[in-house]
Amino acid sequence: MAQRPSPGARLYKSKQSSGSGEYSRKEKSLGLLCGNFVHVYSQEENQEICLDAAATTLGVERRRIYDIVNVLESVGIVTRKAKNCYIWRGFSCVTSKLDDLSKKAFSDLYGTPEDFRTPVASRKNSKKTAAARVKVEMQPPNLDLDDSLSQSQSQSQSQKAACVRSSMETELDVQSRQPRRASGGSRKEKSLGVLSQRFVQLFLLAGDRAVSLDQAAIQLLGRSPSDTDPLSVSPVEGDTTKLLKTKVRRLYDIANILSSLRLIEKVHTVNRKPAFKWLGPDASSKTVASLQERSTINVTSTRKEDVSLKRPASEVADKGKRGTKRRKSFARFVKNEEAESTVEAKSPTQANGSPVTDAEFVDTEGNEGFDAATLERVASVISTFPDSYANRWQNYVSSVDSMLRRGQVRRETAYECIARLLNEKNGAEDESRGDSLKREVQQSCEELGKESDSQQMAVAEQLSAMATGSQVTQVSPRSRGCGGTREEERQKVEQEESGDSCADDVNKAGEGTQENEVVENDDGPTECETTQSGLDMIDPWDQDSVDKYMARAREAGPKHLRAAEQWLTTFRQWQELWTAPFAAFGAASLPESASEAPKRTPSLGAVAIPDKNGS
DNA sequence: TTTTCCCGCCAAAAA
DNA sequence: TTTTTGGCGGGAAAA
Repeated sequence: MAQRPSPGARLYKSKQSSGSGEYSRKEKSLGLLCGNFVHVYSQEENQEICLDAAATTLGVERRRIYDIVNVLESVGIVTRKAKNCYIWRGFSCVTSKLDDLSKKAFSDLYGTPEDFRTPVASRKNSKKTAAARVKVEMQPPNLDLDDSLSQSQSQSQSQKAACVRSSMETELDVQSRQPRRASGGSRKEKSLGVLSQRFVQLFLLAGDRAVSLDQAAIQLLGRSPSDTDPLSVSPVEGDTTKLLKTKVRRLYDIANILSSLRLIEKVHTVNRKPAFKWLGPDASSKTVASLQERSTINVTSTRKEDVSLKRPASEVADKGKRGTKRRKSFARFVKNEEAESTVEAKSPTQANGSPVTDAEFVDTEGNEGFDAATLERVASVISTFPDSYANRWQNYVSSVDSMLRRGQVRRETAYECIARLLNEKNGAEDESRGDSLKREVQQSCEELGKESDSQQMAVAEQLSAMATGSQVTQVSPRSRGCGGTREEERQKVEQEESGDSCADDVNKAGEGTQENEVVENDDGPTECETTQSGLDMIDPWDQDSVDKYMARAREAGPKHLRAAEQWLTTFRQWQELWTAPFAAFGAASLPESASEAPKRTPSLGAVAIPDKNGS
């Protein structure tokens, strides 16, 4: 535990603050310091930065220089040369650095299929993906306090969560890779630099959407000490809260630095949660230019005007140029990436009554539709989802279906995309089946003409069934998850037993290209069996289930209620983040992790939450 | 009050 | 060992 610095000491340190002698927190912010740092060192490319000198020049403690330099390094602006010495690389390096980060963003944050292949034995000492970590913590508080129950739950959960974290192969990490203490949780892993990179990656995936610090903190939650024993206990309010709080503090630090570099920008959110939006290197380099232009800078006593977290009015004009480089959304990003290869396909065609091409296609609001390349690209991203996210393909197909019904994609394109997916999943010998199914579905769609809701659903179900390669004729409403069909009754689906999650386990087998050998080691099939434990019956994706759970928690007493509420809040935040790639479709599809998320709750009532009256 | 985040203790890592 | 690096969280300024 760090000793409390005496207030006196703090005031003393304020000696560098502006002449008035008053202490002003603002004047000492990391953002300002970063601005000054940039000003001082950006003048000359490749110049050496001596940390001691920097601290002296800027009039701050050495400790603060580390903060700055670590974040700058995470985006490639400086590189470490030696002890106490960094090299200024400049903003020209940021773009390529970001490209690197961008390419690996998804797998860095969520893990790759390979991560989940690790034999159970060796998982013991491995680290879990951020997603997995969060998932572990996403378990609702154990309301029943029953040891045997939580034990068994822990068991199954620990298997579920037994996935390996993908390490970030960035220079930062490579450079810092070293023997780890047996206790696990290398110090470097938690470094501000690594955290900063991941933070940036969140933005790269989020596209235009703002990322709230809370969300990010959840996503980036580092290993907690108890993590070694994955599921030792259900997540506990205290621990999680504390971890989050610390993480948020660090994110504030990083965000302030990135803000001053104008890589990100603070935005106002509805719920007053702090959030940031990605601006990208364009805006950033402009800022640097302006910083370089400044003829004078008060380096020993930072001034508010230098670089402020709050955006100066004069800079607002920058906004104009964002359109081109920035990613409007994940799907748009994907689309841009594919741009070169699709140019050909976008040759103009006639626009009479006959079907238009993807290029010509516009949705009802006059926006260009999704083209085949986009759908495929998103599919390829989804194929990087961990196997445990069992319903991902259903959700994908549901999303495509939803887009189709909303007129955001050409019918032919949608069918082809799904048929291809099906063929891939089922292998060559099943191609005929795939094609015939496709024809069948297509035909029925044509017949449907202007779709009635129930008919749409039938189509959606068929599509989903196709995509999962199952014979399922009925799909859980939840797994359909399309924005357009949300309103439909969440009919009770007891008759499905654990149908869809098992079906998905089957579907794992075919997906991807060379994953076949992996399927066995996954805990998939057993997932369906694990639902007898009370907590497993809670389905956080299902409002009804949550309501019931909360009701039980309320009955159980204030302490339980508080824990439950906290868990729910955290889960929601995580959920929002996790669904981002799907949101790119404009659909409300949820990448439901059927095998991890506890299943639906027909017998939630059986959960052994202690009754107030003791039974 | 809550949010933001500076400050510096002190432990890990490196030399 | 000494020095460098930097995680961490208390608590005060700012909102």
